[in-house]
Amino acid sequence: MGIQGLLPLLKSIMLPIHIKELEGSFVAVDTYSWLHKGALSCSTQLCKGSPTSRHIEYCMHRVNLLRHYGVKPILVFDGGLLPMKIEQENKRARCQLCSPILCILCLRFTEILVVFQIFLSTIASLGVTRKENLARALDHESNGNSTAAYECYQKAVDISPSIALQLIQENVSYVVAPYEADAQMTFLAISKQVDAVITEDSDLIPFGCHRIIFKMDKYGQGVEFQRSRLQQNKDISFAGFTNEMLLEMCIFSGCDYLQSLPGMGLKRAHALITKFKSYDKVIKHLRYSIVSIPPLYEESFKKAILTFRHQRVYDPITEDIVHLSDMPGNLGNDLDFLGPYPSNRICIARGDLDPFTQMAFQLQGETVSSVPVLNVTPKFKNSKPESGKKKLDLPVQKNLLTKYFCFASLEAKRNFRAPRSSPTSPSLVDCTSLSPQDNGSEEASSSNTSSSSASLVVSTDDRNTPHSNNVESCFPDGVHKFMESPSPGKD
DNA sequence: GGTTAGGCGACCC
DNA sequence: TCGCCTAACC
Repeated sequence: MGIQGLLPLLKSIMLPIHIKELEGSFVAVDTYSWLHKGALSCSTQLCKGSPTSRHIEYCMHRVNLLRHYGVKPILVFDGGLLPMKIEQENKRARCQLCSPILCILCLRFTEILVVFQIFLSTIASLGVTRKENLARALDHESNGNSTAAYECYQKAVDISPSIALQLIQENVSYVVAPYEADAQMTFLAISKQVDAVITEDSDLIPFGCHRIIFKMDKYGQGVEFQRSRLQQNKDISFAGFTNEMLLEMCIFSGCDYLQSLPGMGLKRAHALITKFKSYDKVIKHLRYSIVSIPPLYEESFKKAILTFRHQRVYDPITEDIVHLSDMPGNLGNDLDFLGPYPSNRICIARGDLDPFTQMAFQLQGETVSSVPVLNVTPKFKNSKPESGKKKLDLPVQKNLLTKYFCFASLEAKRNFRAPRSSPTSPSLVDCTSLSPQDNGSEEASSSNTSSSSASLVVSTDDRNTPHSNNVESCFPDGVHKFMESPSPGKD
């Protein structure tokens, strides 16, 4: 949803850019928007469950377009639902790689019932909408109205976890966020792990991302937002605006975490913040002047600020869940609205395709044909210790699937590490122990051409050869090669 | 003058 | 699903 009307207001400082200007840079990509656009080209097949890879090819075309121009993409996926957004998500379905059940598991018992009811109603409402569109599509089709049928198929298509998984199984660097991709991409940007973010979502601006490419087309042309240009904006003036003021203005105008007060849009929010400088003074002013403000509004506002600033994200370098920015010490204990810390959870770093496939399919209600036995390693530093590596059989694993929470591909981590010349991380070795037969070192496993390390092999190519000579030559082989590679469960 | 809600086309080929 | 446009409303 983002901040409605923000991008048009910033039109004067949105400058055209071609991604070749980012040569040599890492960029984080909001993968959901690509998947959604790509799925439009084959929505009929996706709805019917017919085999198709056009949506994946669409994404890979863009991945390879970036690579062609020497840009290194890191695909970022949404993870679990942020408790704060469950109600919002009730209204729209985004690609969730991790089950909303995750959230339920994270919450205290008193909250479980409520959340679960919302979750069930979400599923119910989504089911109805898709079913309706699907039914309409079939209806139109039987009447010979293929155009109308196609439109309905496009509305019925959903970016399921298994679709996202298909993309992960390509030769791409990726990070699955513990919660929101927006926060994750911002973290990668402000920690200098990427140089820019490619997205369609204006939320990246209040999140504090410094360089964002919007509306990137298939030729690599887009428009660029740079925070440093904010002072030059023409439509409304941001002279003297701090990051906090910009954020508070966006929250006042209505955002994913807090609905705006009636009649409050961007322009009014801007005027109020310009005059009063901070949200608490604005709210005080509003209380004295006009409307009655809901009793919990100020409290919710504070939470919204904290969610933008400190939402939990995954740091591929430390392999831990961290806050987007450092937390002040005086915030109390109940910070689960920032995304519960995955205590006692397991993060796996690679060899992750099998359990992830399981999870994705499980969410889709599909039957899992082969169930590999896996070693898993506790990953999060602050997690309650689990007794080292465990072998899991099916029933146990079934429960643990909800714990495969967030992870990055190994090559993404390497990329992130490279510029920092950090010392060797012992945990990096740990995370290679996931394939049962794979007890070698990281380097040994990276030369392994099994399906689970497919992404590694090609990504290594990508690093060694800067980019191929033309766009066309660099994707079809890759796509088909990996589409035809052995199934992840095989090993 | 600004916000809001609803309609419409683009996204994709 | 999104942004853009318009009309209705405050």
